[in-house]
Amino acid sequence: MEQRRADSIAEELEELIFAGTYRDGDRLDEMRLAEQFGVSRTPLREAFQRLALSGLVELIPRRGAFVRQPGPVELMEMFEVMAELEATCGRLAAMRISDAALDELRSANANCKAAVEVQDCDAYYTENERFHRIIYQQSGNRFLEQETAKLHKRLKPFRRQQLRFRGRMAQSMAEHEAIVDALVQGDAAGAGEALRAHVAVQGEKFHNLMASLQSAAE
Amino acid sequence: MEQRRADSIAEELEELIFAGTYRDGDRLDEMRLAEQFGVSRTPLREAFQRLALSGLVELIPRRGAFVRQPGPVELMEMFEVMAELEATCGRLAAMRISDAALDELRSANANCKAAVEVQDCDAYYTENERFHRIIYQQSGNRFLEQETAKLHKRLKPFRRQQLRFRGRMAQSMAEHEAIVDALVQGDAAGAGEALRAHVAVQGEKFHNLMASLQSAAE
DNA sequence: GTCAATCGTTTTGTATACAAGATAAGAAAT
DNA sequence: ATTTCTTATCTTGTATACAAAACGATTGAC
Repeated sequence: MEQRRADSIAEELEELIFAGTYRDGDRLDEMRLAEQFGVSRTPLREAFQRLALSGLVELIPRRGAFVRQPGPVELMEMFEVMAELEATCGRLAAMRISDAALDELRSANANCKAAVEVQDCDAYYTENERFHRIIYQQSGNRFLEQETAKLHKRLKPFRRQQLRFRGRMAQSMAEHEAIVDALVQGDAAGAGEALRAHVAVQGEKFHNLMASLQSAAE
Repeated sequence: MEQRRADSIAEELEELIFAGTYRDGDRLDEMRLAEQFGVSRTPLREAFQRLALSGLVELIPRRGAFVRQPGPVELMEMFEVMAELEATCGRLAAMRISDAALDELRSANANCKAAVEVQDCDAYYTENERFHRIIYQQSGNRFLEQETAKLHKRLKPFRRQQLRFRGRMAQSMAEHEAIVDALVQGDAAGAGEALRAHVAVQGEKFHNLMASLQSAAE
């Protein structure tokens, strides 16, 4: 983007927000954070703008920057859109994917399988990420690739929790196989549907999690 | 967003970029524009950040802000994504749309029809905008609505040219009728397909335009 | 004559200072 | 006692000043 300072600050703040350090509605104090990062207010304000761009904070005129954590409803909505974008990537990729990329997918999938066997969530997550990114790229639509990757990144912290559900990794794995099969056969509709379902189930799982948290709170 | 100054400047610059005042790659001179708008560099820089967020300018560190006009390829890509998003809105809206919203759609469509008869592109455009926005809203997914509206806005200047093609308004009109029919019947797949085609044809028309411009240049 | 290096100018990035609006607290009036 | 108005403080928005980096031009060397 622009300068080094504001950029790294934006990233650090992003991490903090993702990590849940700030709650929804928390105000980000310019002066306090400026002191904390050892910079003036100027680069901090630029960082705020970036975060506002990705929807992580809301900038209210004359009031300040407020952390904007998506609620359950918004998260479900985001997963719904994510499912569509991924489905589109899959449909296009089925027609355009290269043999080299197919090999890459198989490799990522093999690594996933290994991670499932030793129940290594982190390793699974990394390879899963690679798997999906390849499909975005192979859609042959750079704009779609970027938009999908953007939303993927934003949903990252919520997707990560999914894998800790019992049996989710194995299920996810099976879905990956189905996706690759459809892509190999150039089955556009099938690949799209497989990806849509693969992502949509995450939204549903999340919904379940929310529901269980809510009932536990009662 | 944040303050009034930077916001209005961002909008004005956006208009200027949309209007084609700046070519792709043009550098936006901070000091010159600051003087022109009668403000200091600070709010201008904030405006640049906003424009970078929507992809209209690229901020290169230590170099400045450069106008980023999408080329033919990127435009086609954007229309392709737009078609998918609209199709998704339509599919969801088919299940969730209210009777009041259906009436609104019919009203917008009637106004469109009137505009076609007097060949009033601007009036058609305004009502067309309303038509689509209603569908976004009726998807019942606020996040989807916002993202779709964002891309819609970004494609606005390019879509507008479409209507001047001979017969495009009438064709567009017929497509609108088909969309409303599908929504009335609650035909999710039909509504999705109708919208996808309705938007995709714009991308193709644009492609034709580009091709004709290119061959004219030879 | 051409290429490279250095110096100067221009422009971006950051800090600080100032102004204006917002919030909150206290005082006065009902 | 409660409510409202006023005032004081705090925070944001904007301007200016300063530092550092990039670009260009000129000069020197090969």
